[in-house]
Order: sequence, then C-alpha cells, then structure tokens
Amino acid sequence: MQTYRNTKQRTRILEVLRSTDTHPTAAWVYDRLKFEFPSLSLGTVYRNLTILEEQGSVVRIASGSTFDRYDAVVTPHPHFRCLKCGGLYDTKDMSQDAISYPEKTASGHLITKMVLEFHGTCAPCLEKRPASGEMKI
Amino acid sequence: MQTYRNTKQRTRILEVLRSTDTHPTAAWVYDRLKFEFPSLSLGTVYRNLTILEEQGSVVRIASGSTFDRYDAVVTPHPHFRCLKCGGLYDTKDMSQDAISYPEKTASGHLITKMVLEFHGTCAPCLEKRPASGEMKI
DNA sequence: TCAATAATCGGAACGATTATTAATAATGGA
DNA sequence: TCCATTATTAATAATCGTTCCGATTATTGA
Ligand SMILES: [Mn+2]
Ligand SMILES: [Mn+2]
Ligand SMILES: [Zn+2]
Ligand SMILES: [Zn+2]
Repeated sequence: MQTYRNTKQRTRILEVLRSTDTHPTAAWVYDRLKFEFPSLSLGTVYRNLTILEEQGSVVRIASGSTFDRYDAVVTPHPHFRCLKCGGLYDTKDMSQDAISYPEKTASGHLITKMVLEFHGTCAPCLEKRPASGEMKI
Repeated sequence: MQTYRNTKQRTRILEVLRSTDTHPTAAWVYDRLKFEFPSLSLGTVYRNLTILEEQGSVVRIASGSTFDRYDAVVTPHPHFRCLKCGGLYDTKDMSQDAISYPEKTASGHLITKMVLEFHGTCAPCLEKRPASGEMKI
C-alpha cells in the first residue's frame, strides 16, 4: 500500500475544483493555478486529479473521446450535457434519489453506482441558435 | 446539403454491428471486416460509424478517455458498464421507459435524450476476483 | 455512357492522457 | 532538529484513440 503526502499543489487543485460548478477539465484547473505555481506541470494536475478520485474527493465524468471533466460534488446527481457546446451542467431541479435499482442485475452484474445524464441543447445555446421560423427580426 | 451514397463497406459495417450485442469498438469492427475488404482502412470504419450515427442507424456510447463503443439498437435503453474489465452490457431486466423527465429543465435546457448507466463489476469478473473471505477452497 | 462528387485508402496529424526520469520536498523517527 | 526515506514534482517523451489530408476510386443521376 502507498501513503499519500499533502502537497500545496494537490490542496489547491481540490480547492479550485470546489470553487466552481462548471465541472472543469484538467487543462482548466491548470490554467487557474499556473500563475500561483509558475512551475506547475499539466501532468501534475492529471496525476493529482486521479489521486483525488482514488481518495473519493472528486468524481471523474467521462465525455466521449474528448476531455474528461471533474466534479468535487461526490454525492450522486444527474447532469445535463449540451450537444451543441459541450457544456456540462448540474440540474438543480432534478435528482436521481427516487430511482431505485437492485444490487445485482438479472445477469448477475454487481451494481455499485448509477449514472444519469440528460442530453440536449442548453439555455445559452438555445438563445444563440433559434430554430428556423423563430428567427428574431 | 450533402447526399449519402451506398457503399459495400458501410453496408457491412452496419450489418456487423447488428450481428452482435457486445457494443463493439471501431477497431473491433475493423478486425471483423479486414479480411473481407483487404484494403479496408480504420479511418473508413470511423467515418462510416459517424455517418451511420448521423443517419440514426447506430448510437455512439462514449467511454471517457478509452475507446468509444457503438450500438445498432437505437431505442433508448440502459447499459451496465464493468469498471474492472470495461465490458458494456445490455440489462435485459431493466428499462428506462418508466423514468419520466420534463422537456426542459428549470434552467431552460432543452432535453432530447436521457442516458442511464449502471456501473459495477460484471458477473464474469465477479467469478474471477472473489472478494476476500469468499475465496473458494 | 459520362461528368460530378462522395467515399476510399494509407498515412500523417492531432489532442488528451500517461509514462519516464532526475530533482525536490514531505514525513516520521533518532 | 537533523536525517533517511520515498512520495511528489517538473519537464518532456511516449501512447492512444480519433480525425484529417491528398490522391485515387466508385457511386449516382442525367
Ligand atoms: Mn455535478
Ligand atoms: Mn445496448
Ligand atoms: Zn450549449
Ligand atoms: Zn467485467
């Protein structure tokens, strides 16, 4: 087994992640901290995000073949993903707590987590791209 | 606008995808067809899977920084993802039809699709890795 | 048949992530 | 406090899935 040490970099990476609800990428966290740590490496951000995930402090949200995103809110909750801009939002009005599921599927797969996402077009993108016939004059 | 033409490659890619329920990757489809089309290019498989998705014949299942998977079953249904081996399964006993959701979220995001996944350890991996204390003698 | 152009092939390019290595610094014990 | 151990860092190279490119081929409608 391996013991974790506390570093300024890891502490700040977690703090930055806790300060936003935009589900940032590793590169976004890096850009936020590179002035505070002029010698910070992007690899360090990636490695620490992985360690924080192992420790249960953050959750990794896969985003197709593009970049992963991270969330410091580790309680299960659904997300809305915009297919136009790629934005990932919390949906304050919706929760996944009421959806129940068995410990095992009929095929014997052990379930430890449920992931729920809604896909579509986010409010800002709806403003920008009015559907044909709704164009403002 | 652009018109689609019919090619042997695209036809067979769709047929191969319809012949399995393992939610294959582009590379898997390529391996299946490279003998039938000795000059087949992996790029051709990728491009056609994207076109088939545009046409609504297949669905892309994103898997973070690993490879994407494809499903020729385009009606919405949940999947089980094994965190040990990466396997992706249909869950015949579960459906997402009963879960209702609004057309728009409270924040005004337009919902067009719901994606539901269960994560855990699949039955074959449970066999292989018995939990401590359950080791067979 | 024939021109227009979508699709293919092979390989290069790309972007996100991971691995490598030597230097650095956090940690626990003397 | 000082020191030995070793986890962590920074810089960079390597990897990996995917997309793009240019030249060639094949489909399509007229
Ligand atoms: Mn969230
Ligand atoms: Mn499926
Ligand atoms: Zn958007
Ligand atoms: Zn498995």
